[in-house]
Amino acid sequence: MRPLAQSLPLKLLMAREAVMERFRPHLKAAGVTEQQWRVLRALCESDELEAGELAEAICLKMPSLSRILADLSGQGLINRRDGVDDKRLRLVSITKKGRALVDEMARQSETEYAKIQAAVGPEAYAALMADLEAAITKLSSLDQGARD
Amino acid sequence: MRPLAQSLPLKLLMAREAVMERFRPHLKAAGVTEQQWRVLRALCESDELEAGELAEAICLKMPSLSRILADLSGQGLINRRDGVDDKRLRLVSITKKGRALVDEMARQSETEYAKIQAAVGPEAYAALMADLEAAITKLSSLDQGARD
DNA sequence: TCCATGTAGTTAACATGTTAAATAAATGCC
DNA sequence: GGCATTTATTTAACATGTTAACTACATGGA
Repeated sequence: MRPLAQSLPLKLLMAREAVMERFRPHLKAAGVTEQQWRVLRALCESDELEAGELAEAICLKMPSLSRILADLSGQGLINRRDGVDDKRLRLVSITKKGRALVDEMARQSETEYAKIQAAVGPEAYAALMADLEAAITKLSSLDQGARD
Repeated sequence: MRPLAQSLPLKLLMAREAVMERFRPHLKAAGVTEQQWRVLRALCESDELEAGELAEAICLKMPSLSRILADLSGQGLINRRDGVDDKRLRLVSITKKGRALVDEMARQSETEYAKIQAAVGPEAYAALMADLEAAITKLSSLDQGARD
């Protein structure tokens, strides 16, 4: 059996943990969970998203997202409405309040990113991001090909 | 705010998801969860581990590990005993049955790894592993420095 | 048009993870 | 040696994620 030290999933997990450890205090202070934060950030980038698109973009399963959206909506951070063309769709957008929260967090977030990039080394950081992106793309095409 | 596409935690999550997607069917077929699998693999590499060491090695919180160990022990896949020098410790080891399960899975696992490495490209794969390792090391030293 | 099938999202039941309190044993200072 | 403090693990209460069933709507034939 391949040694644990050569396990790609574990390394990815450990790397993520090492990074998140630095962001969690800020998230906690702002009163948002990791997943809520991903939702809000994704919504900042587009006027409106279908729930399914959103789930895909931020690696959340629909049932999880469903609950999170209900919660964020209750907090007045997002808006939901039914699709007009296709009434099955749920269209989600961020509110002014939500955007304000993201803006406020953005500074702290960037400060942490700066520390992380400095620690990892700017070139190594860029290389890592590029390698991850490439790996994700190639692995997902592998899955595509697997379909009959 | 930094675009979502440049979020390191999300990329790590997506990469892990892309990889795990390929292993999950095998794990499911063998009747072990991701976490149980990490425990068994880690235990394969040493005669005996303290519960705390084990938790650290495989990125699990102690309460989660505690429950998982109770379960695996119930299935006869691992053994637990109290420390002799220090009776607070729980020493965990894999049983023959546990090792047999890992051995059986190992083949399928290596087959998947081969596919993954081929898809990502052998050099890119090696580079990614090395980059991750380096990042983890540097980030954890950052945390060390943060202590007062 | 009607119905079979597929799709988007939600709900419900369950499994898992997490935080905090509890237990038990070791350490170290007086 | 006795008692406060720390350390290793467990338990309990709670939050979150997951799987599967369900609702509502859309699509495409007969």
